Amino acid sequence: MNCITSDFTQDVIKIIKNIPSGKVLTYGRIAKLSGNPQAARQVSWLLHSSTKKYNLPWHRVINSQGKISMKSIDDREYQKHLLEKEGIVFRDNYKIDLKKFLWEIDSIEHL
DNA sequence: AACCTGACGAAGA
DNA sequence: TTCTTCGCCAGGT
Repeated sequence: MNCITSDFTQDVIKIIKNIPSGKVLTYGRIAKLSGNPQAARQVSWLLHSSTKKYNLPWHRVINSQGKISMKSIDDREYQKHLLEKEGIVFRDNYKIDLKKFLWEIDSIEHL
């Protein structure tokens, strides 16, 4: 029932595609759900490279601190805008309340 | 095959 | 609480 690395990619894609509007997920969380708890970096990398192909809601994926740590200011503004449009509230400095907006999911069995 | 890179995470200072 | 350091995995060069 474990997922090997070849399925890791597919699981990550699947999870991200299923994130409901108004909710977010962290990289580490996705990695864990995909059966690879320590591949958070891979998730970000993967998300970045697959967004165009699969039309993923990349903006619903943030880091574990509830922040958007993108390099470009424009991209951060854009992501913030997209999330606010879905009802997510930002506190100071692009930080959101994970306890309120984190998508609660323990397994991807039903996806 | 070897080395580099990345929209990260956890732990320590 | 913020910043730094180190560790992680897979794809790119």
